[in-house]
Amino acid sequence: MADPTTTPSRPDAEAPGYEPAAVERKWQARWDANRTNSPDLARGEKPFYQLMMFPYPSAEGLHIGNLYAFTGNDIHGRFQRLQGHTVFEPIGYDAFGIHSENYALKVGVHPSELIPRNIENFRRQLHRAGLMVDWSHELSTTDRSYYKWTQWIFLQLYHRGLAYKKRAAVNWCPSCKTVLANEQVEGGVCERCKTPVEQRQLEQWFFRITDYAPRLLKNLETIDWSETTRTAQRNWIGASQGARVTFRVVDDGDRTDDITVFTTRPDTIFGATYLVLAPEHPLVDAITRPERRAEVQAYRERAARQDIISRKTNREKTGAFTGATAINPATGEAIPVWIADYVLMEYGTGAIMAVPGHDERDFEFARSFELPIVRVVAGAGVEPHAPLEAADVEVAGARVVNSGEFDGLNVEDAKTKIVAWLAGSGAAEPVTTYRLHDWCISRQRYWGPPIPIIYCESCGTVPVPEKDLPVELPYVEDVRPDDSGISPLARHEEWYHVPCPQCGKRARRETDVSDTFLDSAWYFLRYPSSERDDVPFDAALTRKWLPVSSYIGGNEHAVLHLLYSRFVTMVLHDMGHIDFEEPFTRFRAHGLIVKEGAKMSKSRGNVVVPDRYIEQWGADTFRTYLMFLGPFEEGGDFRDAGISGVRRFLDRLWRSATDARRDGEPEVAVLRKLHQTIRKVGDDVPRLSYNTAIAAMMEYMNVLRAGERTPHVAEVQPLVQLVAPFAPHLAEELWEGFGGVGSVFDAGWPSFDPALAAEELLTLAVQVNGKLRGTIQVTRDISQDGALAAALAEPNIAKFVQGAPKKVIFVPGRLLNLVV
RNA sequence: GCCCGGAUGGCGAAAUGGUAGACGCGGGGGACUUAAAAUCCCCUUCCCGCAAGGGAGUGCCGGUUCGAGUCCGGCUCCGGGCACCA
Repeated sequence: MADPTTTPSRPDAEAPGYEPAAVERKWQARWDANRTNSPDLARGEKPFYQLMMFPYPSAEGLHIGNLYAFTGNDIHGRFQRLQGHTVFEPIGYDAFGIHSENYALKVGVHPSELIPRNIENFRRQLHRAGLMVDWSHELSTTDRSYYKWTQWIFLQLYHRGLAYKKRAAVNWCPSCKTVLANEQVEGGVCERCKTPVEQRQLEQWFFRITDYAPRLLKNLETIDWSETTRTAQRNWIGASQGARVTFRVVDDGDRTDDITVFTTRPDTIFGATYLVLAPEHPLVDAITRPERRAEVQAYRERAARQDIISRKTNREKTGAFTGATAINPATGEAIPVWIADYVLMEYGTGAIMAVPGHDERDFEFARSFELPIVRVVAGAGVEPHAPLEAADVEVAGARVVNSGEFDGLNVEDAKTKIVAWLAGSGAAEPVTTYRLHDWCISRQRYWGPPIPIIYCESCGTVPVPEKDLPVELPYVEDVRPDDSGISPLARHEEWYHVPCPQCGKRARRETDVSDTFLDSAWYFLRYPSSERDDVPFDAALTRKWLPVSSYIGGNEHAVLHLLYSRFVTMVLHDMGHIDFEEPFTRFRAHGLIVKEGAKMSKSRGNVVVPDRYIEQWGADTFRTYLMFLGPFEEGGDFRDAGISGVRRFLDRLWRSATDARRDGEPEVAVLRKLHQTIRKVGDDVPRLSYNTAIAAMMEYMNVLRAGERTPHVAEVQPLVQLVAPFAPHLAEELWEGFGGVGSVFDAGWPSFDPALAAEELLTLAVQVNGKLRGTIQVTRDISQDGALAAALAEPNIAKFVQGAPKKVIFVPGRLLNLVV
């Protein structure tokens, strides 16, 4: 006890109890004053970049889910610091974009006024949570100094040929009045407002993320990420191995056309009895016969008018015959060419070879339009000409039939052999197709970084020169989007009229802003260099601090944010700006917090407001309780009733520390448990098994205070270090009480002695025929024979054993199993 | 339909193939107190039994093993991802 006047040694009396509010205020102020949490980024040794997904500062304030994630992140960061790393734990705000703007529109406050207010509120709440955040590197995506470089990133992609503009069918949300990326459409409705999405033809900016599909897929094998997240990305990228096959359209006089299809089943090509093009396919006009033109045109118009949801949900097969035929390169037969909306222009080549015998959709279509159905694959014991009542999609153990020289091959062999055979005449080539589409980044909205492009009548599309960045977002009074598909920025004439940077003639600015996901696709690069105004990221700092050591966030960003970040990082790598191509070495998705078994929502009225709990229980208790609810990666069930148990634990720790004696010796049995606890907590925290680490500390507490014993300082002090990542304020206060100098987080992690951690006497389970019949106390190094003798000396065990056991299984330190 | 997770006491949950239910909540009993709160101790999966002890038990059915919550095969239900993707 450093100061006996403030820490009396008697447990009862007027010992100052644990008062979290005072302790937390004191240490938060001291951390700020001493810059405890602002590491020297240039010189700090063993850098560890502990990143959490930055929040978007909603008007409702910090959500419990945010705090759950941040706390779990913070504990890992603090633990790494105790392990001797220089830990950088930054925070920022994802405050540009539709989510923020929609809320501003709803409450009728201009976003430029509302957002700073929300950020201020978030900052206050985050501060109270006791996070080890380096506030000197705080950023917001709305900062001029930030989005200048978001625009710079756009220009990098543009110069690299990875940003392009095209007129395309895009997802249009009639409520948000903007274009959405495919990733923002869920089941045909806008993920944000749940309004059914419409199809519109608009000029949009896209990023060629599809160019990176193979690498985005392949690298998934090398990064240390949650399996669920990698699976989600794998599904989203959606690689399909197959072949492109070319069918020659039967010459109708003056021209020849080739139709290239994509198929994953080239083994079934002998059963391709017709072709189908997407209604939007560019060849449709050219191949359609005059007598069919009217019908085909009508069908195409109907398809174009149809909204995306009904096209994707209405599975009834419709179509129109073009009148054209094409040659199946395998059979040499002429087969009809149809158009149908079940074939999608945006996947593969927008054309398919239909194999009704072995594809359910084709089968249905063939039935509707009375097209021939041929069996070319047969499972074991199935006749080669067995009739087909439905598509036979069986592949395992099936063989190819009615396919000329390929008859009898299994499906896999047939795929390669048939493609090789067709490749000989140039009719086929093996190819991998991806489900992933290019990333549409244009948004016809106000609250975002203007896309840095200028259109000049003489020079065409001109990128804004880097020296002119940022293209500042002007103040526009009325930011409401309208149905025109044109951004509110287009109403600000003085802003969008601009001289061409190349020829100086009258030109106009691009009035779309970029997608929020572009803001968040590179923020981790900005944090260490946030003070630099002349570069997006400092070369030396970036080399030292990136890639991110540990990234923690929600799995709702498994495909959107995480995929875009990887893409942008790869592009910057390829352009030589950075020397790594994966931004996050380790990623773990945290689970979700529910309340009393139910999802939290405003309508249910069961939303946990962090402020209230922190006031009542203290931030340390709240943090520890959140982590105690369940496995961090699985989430937990927040129940008000449970929090008292954690508070009781911290109260007991407080008393143990303030009452601890310095006289006499620590007890060996207690030290043994202590060292087991040090090992357990040290194992559990890095794997985010926080709940079991807390349980282990509680278990130790039960030993430490068993009966009414007064613990020794040597028994308590290391526990204060173990608990520090969870209850940082309390740990600092107690550490100081012990006479510790500086922050407990610079004191390191207690070492554990394996010899001491090992039990001297242990309990061996004794089974007879695998059934537990009793336990025996034995020394650690007991032999099998010794254990056997001890076991048979127990009447309750011996009564199950007549004569010598047939077999004895001895697992040292664990159990003895006698087989009789 | 395909691909990932998950299912364990009254509740939140623990368990490298080796004593199922650690830790915590709730509940019961006790100590201290005039009393209450706080604190400390004991009990708390279910069934039979005064007890010693015995039996059953980790969503369901089967298997591997001396031994299965854990591994394998086949299901059921719940959560999530993808889905007219050729």
